[in-house]
Amino acid sequence: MSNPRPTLADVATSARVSVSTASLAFSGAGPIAAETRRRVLAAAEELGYSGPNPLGRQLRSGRSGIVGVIIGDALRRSFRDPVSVQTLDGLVSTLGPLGLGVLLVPGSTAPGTPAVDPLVESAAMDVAVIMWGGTVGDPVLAALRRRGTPTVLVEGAPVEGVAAIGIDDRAGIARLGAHLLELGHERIATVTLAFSHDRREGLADADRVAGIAWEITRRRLAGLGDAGITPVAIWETPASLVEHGTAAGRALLTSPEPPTAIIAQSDLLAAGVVLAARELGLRVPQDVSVAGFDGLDLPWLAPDVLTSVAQPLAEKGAAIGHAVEALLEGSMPPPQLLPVALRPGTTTGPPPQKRS
Amino acid sequence: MSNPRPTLADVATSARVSVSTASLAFSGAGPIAAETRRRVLAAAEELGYSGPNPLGRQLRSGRSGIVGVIIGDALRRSFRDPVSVQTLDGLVSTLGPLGLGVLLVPGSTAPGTPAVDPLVESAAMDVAVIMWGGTVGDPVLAALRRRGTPTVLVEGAPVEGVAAIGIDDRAGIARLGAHLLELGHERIATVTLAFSHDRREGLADADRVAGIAWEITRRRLAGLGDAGITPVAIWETPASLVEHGTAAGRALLTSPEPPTAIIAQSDLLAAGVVLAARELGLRVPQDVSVAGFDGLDLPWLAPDVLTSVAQPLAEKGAAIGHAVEALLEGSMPPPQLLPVALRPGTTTGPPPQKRS
DNA sequence: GTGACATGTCGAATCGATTCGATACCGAGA
DNA sequence: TCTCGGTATCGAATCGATTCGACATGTCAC
Repeated sequence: MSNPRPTLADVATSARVSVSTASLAFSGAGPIAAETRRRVLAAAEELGYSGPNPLGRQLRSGRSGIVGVIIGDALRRSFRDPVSVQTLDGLVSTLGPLGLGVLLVPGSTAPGTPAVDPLVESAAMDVAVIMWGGTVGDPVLAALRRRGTPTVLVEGAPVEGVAAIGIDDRAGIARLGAHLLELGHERIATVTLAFSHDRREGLADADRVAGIAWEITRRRLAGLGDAGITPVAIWETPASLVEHGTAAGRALLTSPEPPTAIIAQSDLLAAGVVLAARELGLRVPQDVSVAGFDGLDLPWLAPDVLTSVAQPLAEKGAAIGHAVEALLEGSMPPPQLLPVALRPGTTTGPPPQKRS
Repeated sequence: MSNPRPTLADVATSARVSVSTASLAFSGAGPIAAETRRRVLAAAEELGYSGPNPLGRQLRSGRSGIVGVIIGDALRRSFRDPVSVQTLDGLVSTLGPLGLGVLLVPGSTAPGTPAVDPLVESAAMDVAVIMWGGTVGDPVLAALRRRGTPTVLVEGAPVEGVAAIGIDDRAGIARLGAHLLELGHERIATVTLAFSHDRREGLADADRVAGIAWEITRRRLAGLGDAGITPVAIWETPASLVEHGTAAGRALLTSPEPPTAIIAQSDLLAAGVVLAARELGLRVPQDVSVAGFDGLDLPWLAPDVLTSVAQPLAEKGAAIGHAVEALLEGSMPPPQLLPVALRPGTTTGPPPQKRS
């Protein structure tokens, strides 16, 4: 019954043609008589042959048709962030029509370890995409370079020989900062993304800030400086999740001299801050202004609508896809910095009047 | 400079051994002198050879080491649901140590179309996992069977020759229903997952209910019947997302004779209903009880804590992983139905007193 | 009738590894 | 000295397809 799966050779024999002719019948590359083709396909049908084995084809062409996407550590963590998901969705949508598949590759095996997931070393992939910019001296990037896998680095520090796609978050944060300054805020705190793989949580001092390993965190912090803001407090979070924003909000808003405005480096964190404010009985924005980054649609935060900086997520995914395409064709795509836009919501307003 | 990537043959030549010996040096299968091995590795190092090309290895072994995960239509949609993400996380965690990678495969190209994504037909995968149970006569399943790809069907109707993993949601919903009946509710409405690929939204009549194509939706609805509940209204949603729950809640709670309790087939839908209730000025659970399904942790719904039926997501992912493992070893894993547990929260209580 | 050319088919090489059976070598035991 | 057993190495076949060059056939123009 279920013999070993038939091969092209079996089909060729059964159709009384050579393997090469049978191959032609399927690929359509090269001249072939309609009648012959029909016979081959009929034989295939009869034998239950369902098209050329991708493995054989891949070996010959040297291409696997697979794009490896390196997602930080736990999938669970990164995919709780709609930003990852929507970007990945844009990427998959672009890659699909090209016949390329997306292979999920965990980055490091254990968080904080320099050990790299074995898939990074051994999986068959034509191109790799590092989704979260990586840190300085990223071991994953090193492994990929050693293997000679063309790589797209998303939101990362520029590296020679690696394609770069990112958004202009630094300018976006600066614009957001300017907005708050215009409103009259003077005491502005910020809630950041993770500094490094150690993923600490809490207030960060100058030393700690100097040692930021994650490029994206560093850049967004720099944006504040560009706006001329020196945060009264910098709160570091382990990841871009609502609960970490809430923790940050609780701490910052109950401090002796609370800020009048809080800029979070992501919308989920900002949402968490808003929830903390509600919990503390503070009105947003009358008592405290909160702003985020990403421009997500968060219906469950109603009636509040976050002031945020919108980034084009689907376009980012598509841009990554095009960079992949270029790398596959052997050319190095130019670095790309997608524009962002300030999107005022209901969570920012003038600071409360000073009691005097 | 960057010559074509060196092959095992190049390394062998450079180390003055045969290809077979060189292969032994890398794979470790078979006897090899320590000194020879060292020489081969040194030669590899020198030539910049970074381990055997996976493509060649795969062809020989007939295995790609790839598990294709078929995610409904838009990635964007399925991954906004933490249920998908956490299950996938459990799966990846189980598969990783086995050296298996997860390839994301979109199901159908266009929603509602019988057309199947080309990757389903042509990608190299050793096993396929259909994450969302599929519908009756699923074209994806048909394509996989034609290819002879061993398949795991998650939350689906049993199919001969296909491994099945699921949770006991029918009993879970029944248990939830019993809980509400005990509290004294008589007018219970339900908000369901999608009926079929057409993804309609709104009240469903009997005809519509009879034509449910999605097994998971049908089963959860059947659970209500098991508890002896005939819903006063059945609201069909396009997907398990908060906004669809809100829409359902608005409609059901503003109807002439509103239900005193609403059972949603997922936590996100239930959360949406709670938000709708808040919006309408109704107190939960004093004015209306709301229950969900999944047992998610939804911090942003605070201060409410959903009454729900908890399903073991990570375990489900792991169970899928083990089923995959069994299929790879050539055996058919037994169907598995994971247990669920009622988890009372603050959103269910006795119905409001009838005004009379 | 013959050379030029297009069309259709085939044989063989190739992609890069793994693996089986054969061979060469060495020391130990009879 | 001869054989036996084990270790280390090698040659060649194999996995399943693609592709290039060769070859046979048929058509057309001169």
